[in-house]
Amino acid sequence: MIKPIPDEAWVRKLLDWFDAGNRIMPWRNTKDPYKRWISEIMLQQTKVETVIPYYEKFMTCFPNIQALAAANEDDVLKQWEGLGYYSRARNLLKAARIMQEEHDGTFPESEKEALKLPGIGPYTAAAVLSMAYDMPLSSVDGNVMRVFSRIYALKENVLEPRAVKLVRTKLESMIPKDRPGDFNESMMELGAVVCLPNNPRCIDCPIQNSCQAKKSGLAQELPIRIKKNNKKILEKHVFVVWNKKKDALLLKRNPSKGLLGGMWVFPTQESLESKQGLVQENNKGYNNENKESEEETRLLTTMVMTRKIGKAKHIFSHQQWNMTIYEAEIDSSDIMGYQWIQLSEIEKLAFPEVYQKVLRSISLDSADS
DNA sequence: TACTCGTGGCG
DNA sequence: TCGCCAAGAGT
Repeated sequence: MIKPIPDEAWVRKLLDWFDAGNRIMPWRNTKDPYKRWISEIMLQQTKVETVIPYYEKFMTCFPNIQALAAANEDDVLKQWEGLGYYSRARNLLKAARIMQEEHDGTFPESEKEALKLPGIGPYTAAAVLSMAYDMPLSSVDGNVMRVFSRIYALKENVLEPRAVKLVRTKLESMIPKDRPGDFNESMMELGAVVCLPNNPRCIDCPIQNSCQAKKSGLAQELPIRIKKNNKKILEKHVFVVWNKKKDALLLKRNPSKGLLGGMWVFPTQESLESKQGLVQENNKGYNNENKESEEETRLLTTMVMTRKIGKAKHIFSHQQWNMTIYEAEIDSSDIMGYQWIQLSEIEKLAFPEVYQKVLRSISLDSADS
């Protein structure tokens, strides 16, 4: 349970601190729900400094709901390239089209309706509605959970959904009705620049006198985060298949759901095998220099002139890819699901960071030779 | 509920 | 180098 509130005056002190000076962001000091919405989606699990250039570019391309709703998914994904969590971009487009068709081209003005939109959950709905429409809703993110945990010395595991609900209910009971959006932003600002995860700067904290954690020397120990980590380590074999005659690479676009959905990717061992090696002419020109593993040898039967050109590692949230990169030519014109993409067209396509690395390694090699 | 979904920075 | 973390949501 939450301990009795030591001093609810901390709410006003926090707002005063926020008013006295906060970081400049292009979406701050506006109540435009579109700008608030786009920025909140981009900020999900993403640092402010990373978001700012993406936000500026996105606003230039898609300045309002109408422009976004009319856009192609490929163009939206291209703008999102490198930001990660690509379902955010696809859901953004879906939601814009729903707003256009069912909400007169505006962001809905009720929490219930906002929560129906793809990509908008409890946090984002509360953030946009409080900042754009002054609705007294608390947007609870990682910063807020940390700040709250310390102020009240909360002993709940903040990774549990019930802890988030607990905090949200408590904060909404005391949210200043005149400035709900500023209060939400000030909590996050405090978490981002003062109440840091490691080595919190309690000396600089405007509400240190109201903080239970500081009083009991627990600031560094809170919040409590108990998580089980099941990161899987996968060995990937990535093929750079280059058709010199066409001056093209063999690539495919992922289906929209799942890992790297909608993004352009290189052939890998398992993606080829899932097609059951749909190469028309197998067992031809098989280069047996590389037969370190049986899986590799099996795949190589579909390739000719295959050679190892490097290694790379990429760490996702729950996976680690240890990649071996091969250069290959293929003795067949077509592989189901894959397309030959001319080199001049590649820069127009959206690739995830993991394959941007591969692309860069290729251009380095060709520059050397 | 538990798992999935990217990327970059930091100690 | 490695694990952790950061303005969450979908399934």
